[in-house]
Amino acid sequence: MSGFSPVERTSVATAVFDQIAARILDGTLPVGERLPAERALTEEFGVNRQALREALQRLDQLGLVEIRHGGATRVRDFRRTAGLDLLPRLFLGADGGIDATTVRSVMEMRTAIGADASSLAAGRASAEVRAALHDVLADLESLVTDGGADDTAGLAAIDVRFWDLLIEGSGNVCYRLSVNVLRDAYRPVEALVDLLVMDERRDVAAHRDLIAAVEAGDGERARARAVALLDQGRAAVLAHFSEEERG
Amino acid sequence: MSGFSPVERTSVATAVFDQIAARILDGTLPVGERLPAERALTEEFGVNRQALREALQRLDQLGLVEIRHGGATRVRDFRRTAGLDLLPRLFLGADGGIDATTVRSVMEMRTAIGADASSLAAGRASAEVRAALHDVLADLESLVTDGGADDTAGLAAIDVRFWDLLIEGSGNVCYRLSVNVLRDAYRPVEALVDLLVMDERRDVAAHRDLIAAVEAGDGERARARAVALLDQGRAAVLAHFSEEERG
DNA sequence: CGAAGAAACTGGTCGGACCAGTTGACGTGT
DNA sequence: ACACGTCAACTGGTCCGACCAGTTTCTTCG
Repeated sequence: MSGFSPVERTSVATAVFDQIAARILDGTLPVGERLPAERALTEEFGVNRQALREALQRLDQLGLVEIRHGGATRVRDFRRTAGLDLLPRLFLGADGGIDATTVRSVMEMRTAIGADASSLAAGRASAEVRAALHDVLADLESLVTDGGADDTAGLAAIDVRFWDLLIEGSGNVCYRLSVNVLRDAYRPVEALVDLLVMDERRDVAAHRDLIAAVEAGDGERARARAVALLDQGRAAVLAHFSEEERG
Repeated sequence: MSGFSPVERTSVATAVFDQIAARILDGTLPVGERLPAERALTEEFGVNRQALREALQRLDQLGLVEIRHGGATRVRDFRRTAGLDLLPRLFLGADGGIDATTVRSVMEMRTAIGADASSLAAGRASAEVRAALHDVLADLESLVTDGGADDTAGLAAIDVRFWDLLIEGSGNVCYRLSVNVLRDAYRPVEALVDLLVMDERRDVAAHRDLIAAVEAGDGERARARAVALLDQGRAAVLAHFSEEERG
């Protein structure tokens, strides 16, 4: 049988958080607006004050509201105060669909970070990282040649290993953390994107060229080849979403 | 008189949060370690469970711990699970000093994002943004020529306006959010960095060239000029911190 | 020995009381 | 009429103790 999906067990605090966050992100709660007092919100949501406060704390940490002891809790301008961790919540627009602008932004940032990380890795990657890169390349080659070129899950796993190594090799902690967020953000569209970027992921030659540039310590060449590689997926994803917009 | 500084009024929850976060970030609490039960922690910290829970919720949201209903709360591998919002907390190393690696990472990311945003802005910036860029450039010129070339605060303010416009012109929400974090992160070293990047900020010609490239819609030239501009500050900051390391 | 079940954990929710800042209205004095 | 101090009525912050809801562990029985 099957066809069922896991029941979502969200805590009360999370439920409250989600509701308020959605209202702020879609503009229903305008910037500067003061939220009702906590005691009033507890009645409105029908939850205890503890749960309500946990939700507000998280909203504050994300940069969506500003809590002031004694004063009111106000909606902040998240475009100015929120951090990249907000990204996963921006994917779903007001209509519940995927926000094409956010997708485009993510693909652009992916390219920018991947390219710069590759360039940096060319100058910094340790022998261990370089050896591991060769292993990943070998795995990719064998997967593709052994008829696994349509194995989206296998390709995705190798892709993660490949870029994790380059990011680690770059020695840049910002990139490391940003990648975590980008990956988190694209999870809701994972199945679709895995299909769209398949051509990029199974392009063995492009991966080999990139590793060669890193190996040679040629940062600029590594950057160029990373851009070439990552632009494949970007173009594919962009084409899909801009087409969807027109249709 | 003066010489005083504002008293820090931290909430109990924040104090708990800070202590645990510091322990996780400096490795005192190893990855996978299970935290004591909430009721045990309340006694250890001498605070109420509500405050304790608010702190734990925030740690969870940052990706530092994983809370599971019924199970234990465990320390996560923040390098894998935390987002860019963690960055401001990475600046202060175990010894209380500034972490040079983090500073270097931020300067690198600043260049990467600034360059790509400039390139994108060249193709997308609206007439309003371009006009505003000219205004900022005019303000920079007048400030520098009127003897304000040593006005760090004035230069910093113009710098913020300049890059905010380019980021907005790029239409990339990821960059917008990332910049918020980067700015937040560099706040503890603000005074120092403002001095180090002064040469970059008062380089009127470089700013003018960049705007011209954006105006011409030449993405690649805009990118190159942004890199040239941003690399000035990066080099200065890097020189300072690597020198400090040796000394 | 293995599996069902009970007990002892864990975090999650509740309610109500009180502490601590902020705000603004209301007098009071000039 | 105006400026100022005061106070009451907000706001969020902290505490307590109880109970609900999952997980883990150990016991017990087949």
